[in-house]
Amino acid sequence: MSNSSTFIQKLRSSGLRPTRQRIQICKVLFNRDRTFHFTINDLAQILVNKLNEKISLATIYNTVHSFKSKGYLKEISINSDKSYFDTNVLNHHHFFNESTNELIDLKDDDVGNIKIKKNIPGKKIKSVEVLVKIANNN
Amino acid sequence: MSNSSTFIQKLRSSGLRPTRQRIQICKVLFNRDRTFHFTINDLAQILVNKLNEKISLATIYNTVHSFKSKGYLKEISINSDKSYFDTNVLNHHHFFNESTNELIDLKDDDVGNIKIKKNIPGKKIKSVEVLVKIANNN
DNA sequence: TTACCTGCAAAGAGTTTGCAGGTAG
DNA sequence: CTACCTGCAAACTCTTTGCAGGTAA
Repeated sequence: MSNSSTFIQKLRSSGLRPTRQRIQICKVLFNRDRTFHFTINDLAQILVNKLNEKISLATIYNTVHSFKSKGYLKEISINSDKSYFDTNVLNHHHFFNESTNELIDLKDDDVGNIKIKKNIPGKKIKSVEVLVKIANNN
Repeated sequence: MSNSSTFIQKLRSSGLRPTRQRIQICKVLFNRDRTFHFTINDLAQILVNKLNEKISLATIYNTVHSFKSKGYLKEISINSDKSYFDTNVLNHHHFFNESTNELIDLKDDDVGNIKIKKNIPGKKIKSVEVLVKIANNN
């Protein structure tokens, strides 16, 4: 469980001023044992409901984008009307529950090794992501 | 190379009236040897530029969604502000070129077999999709 | 004739931007 | 003090919807 001063350091070390809003967003995102998947709207809700912090959407978008470019967040490839972000920035795979629009992490052990046998001249592979879509049995 | 009457049959057989607009859209989408990846806007452009057909966006959206629900098109999971569709409806994988926003099919032989070793009670796996992000070497 | 289809314009959702006022260092 | 940050509102993009007129069967 990190406290504010940890986040202040984290922000400073990446050249971001530790404003109240950014620290609160850090608390929501990074005070966690497990990986956390969210949309901008989820995050805004949590800030209001749990921390009683009303932060403007513009600021939340700004902050999430800063955190993404600093490598603290990762954006997940799902075809959806909204963007999903992930606090787990390591390359990993997901279940996407089509019944609930919920994302679930797959551990590396859960997926056999993936070999990409084709390469494209002049291009480099940046990432390999597996998306397993699931739905209710019925 | 299919002609209009093939498409008229195809539409009729799925309960869609073979209107001028739908037939033209079929020509763009299905008169191809290779799989075709597109956004709604791409399709609208091609209709105007190549077939000189100005079809309203509402109709293009309607038609693409009908074709998708009839199983003639597949929507691809990429995080993007736009939706991408694919004329290859079989389960397969993609390269996504981040430098150009271009999608490229991977043949099944190009990707080693993927084992998902975890399953979630009460849920069924609907699809397993791999997205390989690539970018220019430099 | 009747159910279905098209196209316009308006509405909606998510996201981005411009700018005036506020704050960290 | 100065550069950076926040928040509001407006703007923008993609997509959906309502509805009047048009078309297939």
